[in-house]
Amino acid sequence: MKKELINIAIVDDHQIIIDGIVALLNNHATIKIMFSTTSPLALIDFLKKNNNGIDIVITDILMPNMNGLLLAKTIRQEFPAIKIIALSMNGEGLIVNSLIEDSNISGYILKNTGKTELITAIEKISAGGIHFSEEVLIELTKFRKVKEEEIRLTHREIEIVKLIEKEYSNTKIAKTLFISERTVETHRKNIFRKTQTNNVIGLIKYAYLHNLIQ
Amino acid sequence: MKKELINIAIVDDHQIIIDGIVALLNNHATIKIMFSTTSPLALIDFLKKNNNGIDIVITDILMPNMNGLLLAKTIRQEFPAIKIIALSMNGEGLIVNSLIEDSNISGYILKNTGKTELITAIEKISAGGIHFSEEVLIELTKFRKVKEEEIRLTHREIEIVKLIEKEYSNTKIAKTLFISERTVETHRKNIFRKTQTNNVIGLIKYAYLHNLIQ
DNA sequence: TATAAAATACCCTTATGCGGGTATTTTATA
DNA sequence: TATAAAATACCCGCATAAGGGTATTTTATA
Repeated sequence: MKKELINIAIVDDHQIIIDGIVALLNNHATIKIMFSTTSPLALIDFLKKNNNGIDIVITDILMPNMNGLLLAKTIRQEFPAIKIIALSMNGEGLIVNSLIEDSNISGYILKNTGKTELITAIEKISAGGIHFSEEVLIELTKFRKVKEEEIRLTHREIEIVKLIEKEYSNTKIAKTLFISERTVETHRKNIFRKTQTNNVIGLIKYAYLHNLIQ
Repeated sequence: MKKELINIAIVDDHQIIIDGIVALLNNHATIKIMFSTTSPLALIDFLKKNNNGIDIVITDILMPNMNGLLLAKTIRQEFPAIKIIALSMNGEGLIVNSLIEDSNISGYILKNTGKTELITAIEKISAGGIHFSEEVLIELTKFRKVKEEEIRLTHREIEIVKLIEKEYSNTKIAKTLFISERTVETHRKNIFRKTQTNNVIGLIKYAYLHNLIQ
C-alpha cells in the first residue's frame, strides 16, 4: 500500500528559510510539511514522541548548538527509515564528506538552487533515490583526493597545533606542557611535514580547514 | 493619491530564499513582488530601464560580485526614493554599521526572524518608518563601542596583510610590490601596532575576524 | 597651497623560527 | 612479549621575524 503524501520535517536555524520552504512546498499536492523548527533537539523530541510517518527531514547543516551533522547521525541511528536532505549555503568539503560517509544522507542541495531542484530532490528521494547538487559532487571528488594523502596528526601534535593557534611561542608551549623546548621543536617539524606546510600561517589555515581547532 | 500596493524587488544570491520570500509575500494583498534576481547588477539594470514604482528593495548583504553594501549605496544615489531592507544571516557588526551610516537603509532584518516580522517591517517602512531587528540594534551598540578604539588599516597595509595570509615572506612581499624589504618591515610593524597583535597568527586571526581577507 | 596622512626606506639588536640531523624512553598493540 | 608508533630530547646553523628607532618622499584633502 503506497502512501500518497510525502511527509516532511524541516530544521533550520533561520526562521525565514523555514517560512520560505513551507510556503513553496505547501503548494505541492504530493508534499506535506508536518513539522518545522529552528531547534534540532526539538525535532528529535518530536520524532521520539510522535513518529507518525515523517518520510524526509530537511536540515541545514551549519547550525549552532547541535549541528546538522550530529542531527543526521542521531536520526540515522534512531529512525533509520527517515531520509535526510542536507541544505547548505555552500558545498563545505569536509562536512559534505562526513555527512555522506557517516550519516548516510540521501540528498544534499545548496541553497542557491531553486525550488524546482528542491522538489525534484524530494520526489527522487521519496522514491528511494538520491540527489546531490552538481556543485556538491564536484566538491566531493576534490575533497576525496586530498583525503587520501592526508596523514593524521597525533594527539600531542594536535595539542601543540592548538597552542600555536593560541599564539604561544615554542618556549611557552614547552612550559605549558612541561616538556623541553627541543621536543616542541621536534613536534613542530613533524607537524609541518605531515601537513605539508612550512610556516605557522600555512599550518593555521590547515588547522582551520581540517577543523583541528574549536 | 495613495498607492494601494507596495511594490517590492528582491535580491539574494540564494535562489531558494528568493523563492521562499516570493511564496510567502505573494499571499499578502498589500504587497506585490515586481522583480527578483540573484544578481545585484541585474536589479540596477531593471531599475534603470524600468523604474515603474518599486517602493522597497529587499537585499541580502553578503553576496559575491557586488555586495549588498555597494548595491545599497548605488540605489541611494540613483534612486533615492526607493527604500532598502537589508536581509542578513547574522548581525555582522561592521556591515550593519556601514549600511546604516553610509547607505541610509530603512530596515535591517535577520533571516532567523519569521515572516510576521518581515511583513511588519515592509508595512512600517512603506509608511515612512524604519525597522531593525532587535538583535541588530544590540549588535550595533556593541560595535559602536569597539569601533572607537579601532584604528583603520591603510590600503597598502591591507594589501600586505593579504600577502602575509598567502604565506609570503617579507622578502617575497617586497619583490611582489616592488618596494624595499625595509618598507615591508615598517608596514608590518605598523600593522601589528594598529591591530594590537604581535605575531602573524594573531594578525591572521584579526584579519579573518575583521573580514580583511576574502 | 598648506597640512596631514600614507608610503617609502634606512639604522640597530635580539629573539625565534625553521630545517637538517640523531637518539632514547614510553606507550600501544598485534 | 616482540614490534611499531608516539613522545621525548638533544645537536648545529642560517634565515627571518620582531621591536626599537628616525627620516624622506608622495599623495590626499581641507
